[in-house]
Amino acid sequence: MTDKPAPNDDDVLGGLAPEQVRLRFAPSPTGLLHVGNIRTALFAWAFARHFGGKLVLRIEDTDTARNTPEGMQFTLDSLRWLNIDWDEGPEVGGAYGPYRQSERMDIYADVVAKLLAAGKAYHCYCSQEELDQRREAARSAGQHSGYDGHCRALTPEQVQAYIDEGRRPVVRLRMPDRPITFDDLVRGEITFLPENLGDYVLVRANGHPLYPLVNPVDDALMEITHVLRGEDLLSSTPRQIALYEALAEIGIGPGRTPRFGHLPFVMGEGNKKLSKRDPSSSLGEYMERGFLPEGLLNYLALLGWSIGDDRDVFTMDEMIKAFDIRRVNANAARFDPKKCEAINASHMRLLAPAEFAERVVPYLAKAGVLPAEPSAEQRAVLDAAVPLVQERMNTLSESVDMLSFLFVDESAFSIDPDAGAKVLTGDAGVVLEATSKALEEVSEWSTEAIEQALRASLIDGLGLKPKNAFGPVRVAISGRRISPPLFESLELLGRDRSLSRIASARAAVATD
RNA sequence: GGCCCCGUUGUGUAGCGGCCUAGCACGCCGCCCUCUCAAGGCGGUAGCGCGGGUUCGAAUCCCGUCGGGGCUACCA
Repeated sequence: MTDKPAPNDDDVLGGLAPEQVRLRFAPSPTGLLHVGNIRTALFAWAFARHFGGKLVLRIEDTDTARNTPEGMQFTLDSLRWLNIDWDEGPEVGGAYGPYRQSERMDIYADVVAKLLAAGKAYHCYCSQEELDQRREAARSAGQHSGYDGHCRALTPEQVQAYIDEGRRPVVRLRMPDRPITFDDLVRGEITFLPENLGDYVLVRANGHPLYPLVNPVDDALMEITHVLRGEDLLSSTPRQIALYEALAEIGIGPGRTPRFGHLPFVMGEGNKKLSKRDPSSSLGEYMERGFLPEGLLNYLALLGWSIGDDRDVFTMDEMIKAFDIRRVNANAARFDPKKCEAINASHMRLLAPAEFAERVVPYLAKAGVLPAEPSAEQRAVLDAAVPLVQERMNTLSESVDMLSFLFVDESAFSIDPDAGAKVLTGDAGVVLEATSKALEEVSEWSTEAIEQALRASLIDGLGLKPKNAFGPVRVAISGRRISPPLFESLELLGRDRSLSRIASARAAVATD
């Protein structure tokens, strides 16, 4: 089953010892992570942990316009909440830092100078208009629309002329004139022909280094061995490989190109990639609704990967043990909120009762049902209630509706209007009256005695169907039509509060 | 337009030439259980995009086709 040895790990490791594996997760810190990014992080993490290697966290914040100061903190908070830990990166340090690209600008400048000096890169003076024009011409002629190499071999005189015109050059990488092939970890061998690979821009005219430069440079410098990322970067991979090779030739980094694995998209409704702006894609929603990190992660893992064995609920330890990047599907997967919740619900039921209680407290506290530090009595009630609700909840926040009636004091207790209107109708008065009478005579306030008394009185005595008999009582004491089991709830509530709620419900019925 | 990737029930997947009259899960439908709601149990619904090959035999290999997606920036 899950512990069958992963076949041919050598194929993935490419000659490395397992513990030499180094992956990185390199988010752009724009806020809370969204599910697509989270899955990428999860796979990289599981990959690194599987082999006992390292996971590096690198913040790609070179696009100042898109990053906010608090963005990075959100990103770190997201990962911490998910329990995806990193061995090197912000707040933990490491030998390859700094781990924020905005702090590495001098490194990029130095690398670019060396690439230029070695002839691996060159200055390009073409203006935007000229480029657009030539690209449009090539395109309408059915030609490839990449950069045409116009400035590849400028003479010193031509360069001087451009400078005299006041032009500011960008830096382009000189792409090799041969096919570039790589063996993608999830897709197999992929080849790009040189005519489709134009020299691309590494540094803007204003000196700002761009992603296609800084990403490979940092991966090389940080000695990343395996890169897992979204498939949107697939077509830029050959360009990056060319950069790696150039870097190797001028002695920057370990001289080895990492292996790439391009993960399929996570799709939303229809055939669109799940939008970052879609609320259902942001981690915030899952945190608020009370998903378990292990539940969310388990579901996300299913989007493209499977543990096999005809099962789909597993722990992160099991995932780490079984994870194999070559078993990741290459086709895009649609995010299914229903199944996500179902998987989460399975994990909820897997929790030890004490752990379940522990996790529920913050949600009850946030709703004002319990203080952040519940009293011993409140703890006792909660512990007793957990077994009653654990298998009835899909997310932790549902605990509020499920349990608040046990904790709120009588002045704050209220009956859901809809439940009252539907259940506490005319004949409910009779039921509640009989209930009061029966409960007053219960000598030992226990679930068994309560059930016995109510059945004798309402079912046998009044000849009611169970549903009609217990419905009004349920609404009276819990305020809702859906609640934990009735007799247990009555026991937990206590005689006084139970009788008092039944009495006020009866009064409410009478005044209708 | 060019280049690249992808294609098993509604959704996610298993399947790596015979074990497949295609398994599992979620969803949906029905039944059982039952104090509500769940959980649990049982059963049902629905799929290999299409067309050619290769082979004794194809969901599995090859080609084509159609469909979907990505990239094609001085964003990441």
